[in-house]
Amino acid sequence: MSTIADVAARAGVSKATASRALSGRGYVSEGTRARVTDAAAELSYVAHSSATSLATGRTQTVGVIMPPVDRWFFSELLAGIQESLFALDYELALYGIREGTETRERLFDTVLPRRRFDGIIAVGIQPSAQELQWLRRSERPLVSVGPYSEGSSAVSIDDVAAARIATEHLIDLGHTDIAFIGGPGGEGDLSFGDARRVEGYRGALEAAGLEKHARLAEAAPTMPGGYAAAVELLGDRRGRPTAIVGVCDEAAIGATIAARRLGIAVPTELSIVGIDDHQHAEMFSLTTIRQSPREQGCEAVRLLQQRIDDPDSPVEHAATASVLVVRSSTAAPR
Amino acid sequence: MSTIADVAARAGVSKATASRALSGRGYVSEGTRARVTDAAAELSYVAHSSATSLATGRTQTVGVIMPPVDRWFFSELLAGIQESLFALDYELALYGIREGTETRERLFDTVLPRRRFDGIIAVGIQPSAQELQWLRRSERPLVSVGPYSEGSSAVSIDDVAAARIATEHLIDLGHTDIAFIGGPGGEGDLSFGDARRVEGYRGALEAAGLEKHARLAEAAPTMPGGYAAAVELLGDRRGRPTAIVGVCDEAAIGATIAARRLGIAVPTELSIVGIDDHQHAEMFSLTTIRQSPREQGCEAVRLLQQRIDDPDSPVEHAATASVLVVRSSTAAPR
DNA sequence: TATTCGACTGGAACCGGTTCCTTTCCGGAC
DNA sequence: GTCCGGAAAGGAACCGGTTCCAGTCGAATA
Repeated sequence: MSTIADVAARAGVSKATASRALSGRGYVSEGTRARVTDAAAELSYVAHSSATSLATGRTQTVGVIMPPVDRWFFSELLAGIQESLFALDYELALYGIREGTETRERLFDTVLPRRRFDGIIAVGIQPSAQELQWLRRSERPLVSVGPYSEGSSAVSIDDVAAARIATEHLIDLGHTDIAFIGGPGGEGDLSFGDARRVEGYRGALEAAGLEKHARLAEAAPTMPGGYAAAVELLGDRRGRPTAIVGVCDEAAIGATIAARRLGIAVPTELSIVGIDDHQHAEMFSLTTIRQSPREQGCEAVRLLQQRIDDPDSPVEHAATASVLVVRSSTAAPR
Repeated sequence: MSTIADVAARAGVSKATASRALSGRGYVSEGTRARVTDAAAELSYVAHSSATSLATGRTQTVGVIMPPVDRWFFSELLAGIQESLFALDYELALYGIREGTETRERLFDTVLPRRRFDGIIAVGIQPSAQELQWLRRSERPLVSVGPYSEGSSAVSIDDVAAARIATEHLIDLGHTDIAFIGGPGGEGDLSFGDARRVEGYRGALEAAGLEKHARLAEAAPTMPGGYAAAVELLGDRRGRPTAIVGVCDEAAIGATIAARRLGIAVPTELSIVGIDDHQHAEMFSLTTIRQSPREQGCEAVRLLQQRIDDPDSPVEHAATASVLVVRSSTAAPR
């Protein structure tokens, strides 16, 4: 593989001039520039990234710390981040975060300080004080997706509002006995937004004077989780709610499947609302609150790039809007 | 942030000695080593990765080229790759591959030659001749997951065998009218294994003298895809098959849901087999062929590391075994 | 005509590590 | 007492870029 010295030699100029010609910075005559770019093309020269990083202090890489991508939200988010970074010609270094503090500690203690990236996007992580300090020590901007942390930009949906809108939709239809599937007890750290969704659900009930009817069925935010919780919830024929709010579409879909198995007609006997607008929501005709994790990923990249280019730019919190998408899993109670 | 020169100064030795002491290569007295490591700890020194890469020619990074992770197989595979790389202290640079040749071309032409990584794992990609040449020019070992390509290691499941075993299971139960959901027409390039699964299905039928009964319902390898194909397939009450092989569990689950909606009892009226052992398979009591993408990811990393450490080590093709997992979606026909 | 200024270019330092080569020192073999 | 060899450590080159600084040259200005 050829170096910039080879290019310079072939073009009959110095390394310095070749570098200027290729980067476009500084004075280079038109003729020289052409000779250099020609030489580079002939040698199919590509700059060595480590050398460039060492010289400039910029790596053109963004580190992304993320839970396992086996949930729709995270895989979509990653897709958005990936697309935006590729468009900006940044590389993406992916770091998994799992339970098990020793790996998490090694990540923050050893891996992240290597200055491999110009900025970090942290997804669904509430860093501890210690971890936050490590992140700061690396002196790289941080954008978090999900939980806010002071001094860094963040993007998230308004979880409270999303759950409130979902619940209000059911109240507007005339429901009074509305259960919520997927409260706490789910996944600990990762379900950062789930608690706020419960809050939104409770808020809507209170506003309608229905707070006494609040019913929480704990469940993991997954299809099997929602299924199991719904089986439990709907098993008792008499105490059955007339409507369900799922903490996310996966849980709501699980509940839909459970209802079908139990012979409960949706929406005539039971209304179900989800939150997400998952790719499978349409197949189940699920009424839901749309959020676009893909766009959130793009937004996170935008905020990060802004802070990379100008570290003094103000910290921003972008909260994306929630839209109700009505399909046919909800109706007035009988 | 401190450099190795700072560490050396604090320990009262030269840069060279400090480097040797920290890396463990070359002669360093026990006392000196201790002084250096102490100094490094006090300054919380971490080597600058670009500098190390430039000096050694190794980046401690592996590039992973992968389709969108919104399918279970890919997200599990990525998790396996991630885990293994983290354990080996390698970084993971993720590159998405999407339809649209211009991004794909930029990836192969510009991004990959920057020598950012010591090796590449390519998932579900059949590189063109041109692309293969670019990859070779980078002189980095390549391991592919899925399709084989000459001169590089590969891991995959034996797709033909998996589909054959699934089909034979149904034949053994006494089924003769067995349809296959999810043939071609799915996703083009990405469904590299799907064609071989169709092959395995046909092979099993032929071996049993049932080749005339072969029936292919084209479908995307997704839950909605399987659902739609099954609705079509099962709509005609008389011509209905007694058993279905799904190209993957997602498709099989879609078919299961379709059957339930149509009031067709599984397994008494219809048997369904999938391939994957998806995380949701248990919830649907789906009989399936287990493959572990996570393990395939680990295996890919193992093969790659071997070739990074010794470029002359032989090329290997690892095909993982397929195991039939019988749940209760299959039974003898009535 | 002397001076100034801006365009253009090259030499050399620098980024932060690793490693080759050399020197010093010391103990054991002759 | 000399020679040899291995351990220990430092100086300097090197990886492949970028950028500062100094110098040349031609045109414009005083």
